[in-house]
Amino acid sequence: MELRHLRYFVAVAEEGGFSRAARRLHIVQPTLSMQIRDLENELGGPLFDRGTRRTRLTPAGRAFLNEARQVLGQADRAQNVARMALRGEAGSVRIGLGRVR
Amino acid sequence: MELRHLRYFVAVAEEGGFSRAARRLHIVQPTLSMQIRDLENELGGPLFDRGTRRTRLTPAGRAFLNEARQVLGQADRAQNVARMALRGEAGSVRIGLGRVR
DNA sequence: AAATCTTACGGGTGACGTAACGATC
DNA sequence: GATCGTTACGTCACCCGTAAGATTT
Repeated sequence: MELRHLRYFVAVAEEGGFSRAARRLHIVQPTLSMQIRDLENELGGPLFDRGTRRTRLTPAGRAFLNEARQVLGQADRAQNVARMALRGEAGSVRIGLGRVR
Repeated sequence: MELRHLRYFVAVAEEGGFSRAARRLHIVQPTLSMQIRDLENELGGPLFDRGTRRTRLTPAGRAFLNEARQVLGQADRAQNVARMALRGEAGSVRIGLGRVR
């Protein structure tokens, strides 16, 4: 499982279908379909009830959606923390090489 | 950024070097080196101070380590939640098809 | 028929491994 | 010179796109 799978899954859940989700993700439906399929296989069952008109989450899918969002949110936070720390670090070094403090 | 990068990063941090981390991850050093490089480039700066004898985290690396662990932990929880929900679901269906409750 | 998801098939990027190199103790 | 990380290079998996098929309204 990779973050990509979670991003795709959340998009399908939020858009209520593969077509719209694919458009939002700037990929095509078949690709999205396969990735969700891989994810479902890895987890051991379906996350969506595929309807022709509407695609709905299964109970398991609903439970997973909450967790997936937290993973993605935490991943964003991780990136921000690192970037801010690196900026601070770079600043310190730059000051250090010039004038300390 | 993908979970792979975080798994690799945490391994290097915990093992205190690329060689041991690569062995633990069952990949080779060059691959690991490149993936960490990609991660550092994406975040905007170094996460490790490469010493010949020991590889240590930079301050930014230390900050990122906490966050990365939380992401990976949350990802594990997400998988467990989905698997348990799917087991429950499959169970319900099986009961439902046989004798309800 | 129109919209949706899936299956089938090719192509290109990139993750990976092997080999060679550089650097430090 | 032994150990570590990096650079160079080739290969193969897999992510993605295009095309065709199945299903429902």
